[in-house]
Amino acid sequence: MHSRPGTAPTIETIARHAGVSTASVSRVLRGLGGRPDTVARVRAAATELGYVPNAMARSLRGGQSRQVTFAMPDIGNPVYIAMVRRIQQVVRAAGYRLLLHSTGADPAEELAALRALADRHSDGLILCPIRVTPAHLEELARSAAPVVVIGSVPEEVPVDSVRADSVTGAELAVRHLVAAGRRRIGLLNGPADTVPGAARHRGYERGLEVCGLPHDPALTSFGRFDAVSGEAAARDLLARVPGVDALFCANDLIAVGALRALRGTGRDVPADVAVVGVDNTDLAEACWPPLTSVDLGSQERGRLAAELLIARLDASGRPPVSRLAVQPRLVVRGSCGSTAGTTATHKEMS
Amino acid sequence: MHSRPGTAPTIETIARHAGVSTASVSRVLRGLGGRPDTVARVRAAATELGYVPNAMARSLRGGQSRQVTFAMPDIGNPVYIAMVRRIQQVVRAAGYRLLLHSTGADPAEELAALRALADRHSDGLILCPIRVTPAHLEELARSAAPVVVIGSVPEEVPVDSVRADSVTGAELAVRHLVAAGRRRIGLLNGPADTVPGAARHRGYERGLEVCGLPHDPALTSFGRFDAVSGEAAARDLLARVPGVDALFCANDLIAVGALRALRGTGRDVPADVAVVGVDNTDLAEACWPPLTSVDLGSQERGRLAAELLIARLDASGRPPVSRLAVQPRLVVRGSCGSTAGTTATHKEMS
DNA sequence: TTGAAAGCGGTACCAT
DNA sequence: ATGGTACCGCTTTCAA
Repeated sequence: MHSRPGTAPTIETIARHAGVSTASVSRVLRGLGGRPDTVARVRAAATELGYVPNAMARSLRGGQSRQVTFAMPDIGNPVYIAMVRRIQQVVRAAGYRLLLHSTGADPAEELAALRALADRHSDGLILCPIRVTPAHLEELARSAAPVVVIGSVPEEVPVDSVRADSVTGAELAVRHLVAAGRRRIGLLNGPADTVPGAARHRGYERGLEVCGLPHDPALTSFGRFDAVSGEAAARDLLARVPGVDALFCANDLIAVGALRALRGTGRDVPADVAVVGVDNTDLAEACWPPLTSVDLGSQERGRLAAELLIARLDASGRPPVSRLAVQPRLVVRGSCGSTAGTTATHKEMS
Repeated sequence: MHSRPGTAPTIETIARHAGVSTASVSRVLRGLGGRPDTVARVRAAATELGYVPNAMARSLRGGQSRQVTFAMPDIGNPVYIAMVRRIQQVVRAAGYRLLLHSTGADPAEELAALRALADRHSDGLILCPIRVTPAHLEELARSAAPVVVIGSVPEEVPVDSVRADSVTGAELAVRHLVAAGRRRIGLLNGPADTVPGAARHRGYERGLEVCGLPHDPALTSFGRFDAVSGEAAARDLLARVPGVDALFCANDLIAVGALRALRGTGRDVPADVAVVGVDNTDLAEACWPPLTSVDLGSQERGRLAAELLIARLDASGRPPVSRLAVQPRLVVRGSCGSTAGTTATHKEMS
């Protein structure tokens, strides 16, 4: 079984074994100079005893934990997993460990993640909030360690951020649907009072406007950002407005739910109703028909956010605040457009 | 911006502020006695200064980090996300933080996760290995902290474990397919030299045998446990053996790939070919037709593993080694059986 | 009840 | 190049 506490070798064990001081052990083990034979003796003792430095002791002394946290709304949403992957790559390459925190889209949990920085268990935080309340801004301002926000924050708040352009992304989707001949385009959104919810709503309206289509509030519905909610919302909308010929869904999970509802009511996709999602997750290729989806650059956002955080952690001088934005692009697949019923056709437009 | 290092209040700051010793501050803050006015003064000072205990110092002193790690093969596989969710619940309730580690099904990374326990950043590990090599057993034996394995380990190794019964699960699937009238049942497996791969292969063979069907090696193919591999394998198999009337896929990702391949070759599911997956992930309900899948109790395994680990961490006496097993059950949906083309029908059998 | 002080396991400065 | 030692922030004896 595992060794009892107090059994593990420390630098002092090594020091005694090698007949040198703890200071020398520390130096040798950290690769700083030393006479060849000293180095050899220390190395030998360390290897023989299976010495591993205590991370907590090192952290306490060094003032940093070499851990960073990523707090996201929902670990069940593939889009965040895509971010995790890229963030992981970057932070590990920089010698940090990644802590994951699924907040359940609960502002209180997001605030808790921010406040938790004060206990120094994490050197920095990548926060992907779904809402940004005044309380968020206040905590961001007094945060105990560097934070990078994936999402939109007001200009006044001096915090690194990487945002997607959801508005343009939604507009892109609507224009594509209109170009494909759709006229009664429904919106299945997440909560109205979230940042992505509001932005996608705005982009939807803007898209209709640009195309000269009327904006019928009856075509818009709000729910949660998941498949169950999406299915229910789609069912409702279809019952209320049977003539809908397209559904713009605020993310891929909602879209998957919508596809289910459409099937349940005997509609063909895309012949009767076209569907477009957002996030371009793996789900878009797993469902049927393959889902046309707005790619908001989640991988890119993850990578950039991680790079910003690392830069701020490692930099000696304080780098200026960065506000990055990633451009959306539409990835066309079978769930809309005219090429119905075939395998996935990739066509990308900016 | 965030405060400069060395700025954060410590117990000593509080002590000076309240006019007491650091010992008293520690006591009061930990809820151990104190004269009422002392308590009040300390509390007031702590609140005023926004004191938060340094987690690293506490860990060093206390000999534990209050963090546990879950190392899984692939964070992109929904089945592990389901485990994460339950593990998270349990460990957080017990006051631990959860660290996630995606090993990429690389034995070297799994071993690294085991060895990393020696640096004491984590108090324990839940390991979900895809292979169990002699090196694994050796590291398990000398692990620096408690480990719970999700998977099968040899009897001799005294380590807590929770395993699924993949063999029975696979057999269940095959018998179901046979009962539905299928006779040429293909197997799309993951790597042959992995524990789940081997077990599912065995169960597949056993199922055929029990049903009195011949075992045709041409119907078996090995690949990776992901959708891309599943699609390629299915395409291959269908070309090689056009008469296949069912595909048993070693997990849901492979099954999703298979569905894609079937569509690509113009076959109808389940009319022409029935498909069964394993893991009963969210994916099974997201794809079309909804996927019949063997539920190996991933949520249950996650919960149990976390509970075993916490028990071992918190227990004063060393609890005896537990070897738990979770029973599989088949969740029938549209991708096989006779109720094709309708919405998901749940029917559970043990 | 309270304070002084000894660590926990490293790191880094300062002499030597 | 090396050893002695103060210190990171907190917990926990041990005396007073």
